[in-house]
Amino acid sequence: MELGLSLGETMADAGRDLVLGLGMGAGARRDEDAETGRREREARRELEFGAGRCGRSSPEPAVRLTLLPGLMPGLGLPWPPPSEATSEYSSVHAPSGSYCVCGFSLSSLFFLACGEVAEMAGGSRSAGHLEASTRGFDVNRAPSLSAAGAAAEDDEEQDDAGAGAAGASSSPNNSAGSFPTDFSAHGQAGPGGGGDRAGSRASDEDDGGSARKKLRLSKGQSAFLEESFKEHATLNPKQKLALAKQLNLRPRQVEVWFQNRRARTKLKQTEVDCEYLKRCCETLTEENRRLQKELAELRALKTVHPFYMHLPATTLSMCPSCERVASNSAPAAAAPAQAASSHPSPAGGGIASAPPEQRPSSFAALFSSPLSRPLAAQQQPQPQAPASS
DNA sequence: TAGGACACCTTAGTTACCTCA
DNA sequence: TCTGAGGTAACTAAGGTGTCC
Repeated sequence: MELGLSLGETMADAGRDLVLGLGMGAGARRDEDAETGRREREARRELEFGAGRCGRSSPEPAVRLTLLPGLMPGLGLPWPPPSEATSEYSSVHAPSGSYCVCGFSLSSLFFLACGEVAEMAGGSRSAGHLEASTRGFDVNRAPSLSAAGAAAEDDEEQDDAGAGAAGASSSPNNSAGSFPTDFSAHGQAGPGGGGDRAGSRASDEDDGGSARKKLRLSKGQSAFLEESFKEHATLNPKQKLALAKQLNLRPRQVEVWFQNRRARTKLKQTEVDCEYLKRCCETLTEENRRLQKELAELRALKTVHPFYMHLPATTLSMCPSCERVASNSAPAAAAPAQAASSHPSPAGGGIASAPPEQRPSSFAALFSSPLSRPLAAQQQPQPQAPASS
C-alpha cells in the first residue's frame, strides 16, 4: 500500500501571503502604481496557490495532510462523494468535481474553480473610507438615525453611485458586475425587499438602537449571499458595496455574513477532513495488525524450521529494485515472485500464495510441506486487505 | 532605505439573539 | 408556556499586509 502522508507541515509559511487572488486584502489603493503592485502580488499569489499552497496566513500550526496523486484509489478511501458531505459543503466545493486533495485543500479546489475572479479584482477602488465611516456606530441602527449614520450614508451613497455604475458595466475590472442580479431566479420579489421576512429589518432598526439587535436575513437575501459566496469566498470593497446595495443591507452586514460563512465552511471542511483521517487511521491500523501477525508467523516458522531460515546468502538473494528473488542453487527455478510480507499480494497471501513454480526453489521446498506452510497461507481466504498497492 | 503610523484585511473565538422541537 | 439545543448575526482581539511619510 502506498500512502503518502505529509504530516506536520505548518501553514505558517505555506499559507503566507496568499489571499486567493480575489482582490481583497489591502484596502486603500491610491494610485496606479499601487494598483499595478497589487496585481503583481495577486498574480504571485495565484502562482503560489497553483503550487499547492492554500489558506491564508494563519497562526494555526495546522497538520497538513497531503495525499499523493493517484494513490487514493488504491487506498480505497476516496473522499466522500458530495452526497456524503454536507449539502452546504458540497454545494460550495462541488465545482471541483473531486474531493481528493492532491496538494490542495478542498477549499483551495473551490477557489481554483473560481480563479477567474482574480482577474476581475484589478480595478476595484478602495472603499476604505466607507468602512471607517461605518465603524463606531451601531450597525443595527438605521444610518439615518444618527449623525454618524448620516455620514456613513453619505459615503455609502457615493460609493453606491460608483457601484451602481459599475454594476451596469461589464468591464473586466468591475468585480461587481459578476454578481448574479436576477433575483427572480430565487423566486423572491427581491432579496433586498426581505421576501418572506421583509419586515424584520425595518422593525429591528426602529427600536432605538439597543445593543446588537439580532437580525434575521430573509431567505432571498441568504440565497443571494450564498450564490455570491459560491463565486467568491471573499469580497473586495466593491463587491461588498454592490451586494449590500442589492440586498438592502449595510456593507458591514455583508462583511460579517461572509466572515461567518467562511467560518462555517472551514468547520465543515474540518469535519470532513477529520472523518477522512479517522478512516485512514483505521485502515493503517488494520494493515499494521496484519503485518504484525504475518511477522509473528514468520518468526515462529524460523523457530520451528531453523534450517530453512539459515540458507546461505549466496543461495537466496533479492533484487531490491525489481523485488525478484533469485536462487543461485537453482537458476532455472528463479522466477518472478512477489516479495513476501512487505509486499503482500492483493489477495493477502504474500509469497506463500504465489504459484509454486514461481517461487524460489528453496522456498518451494519450504512451502511444499503442509507443516511448514505459513499460517498466513493456510488461512486462505484471508480478509481482503483494505487497500492494495 | 528603514521604520513607525495608519488603514484595512483576515481568522479565531465569543456572545447574544432567535427559532424550533 | 417553558426550556434547552442549535443556528447564526454580530462583536472582539490578534495578527498580517500595504501605503505613506
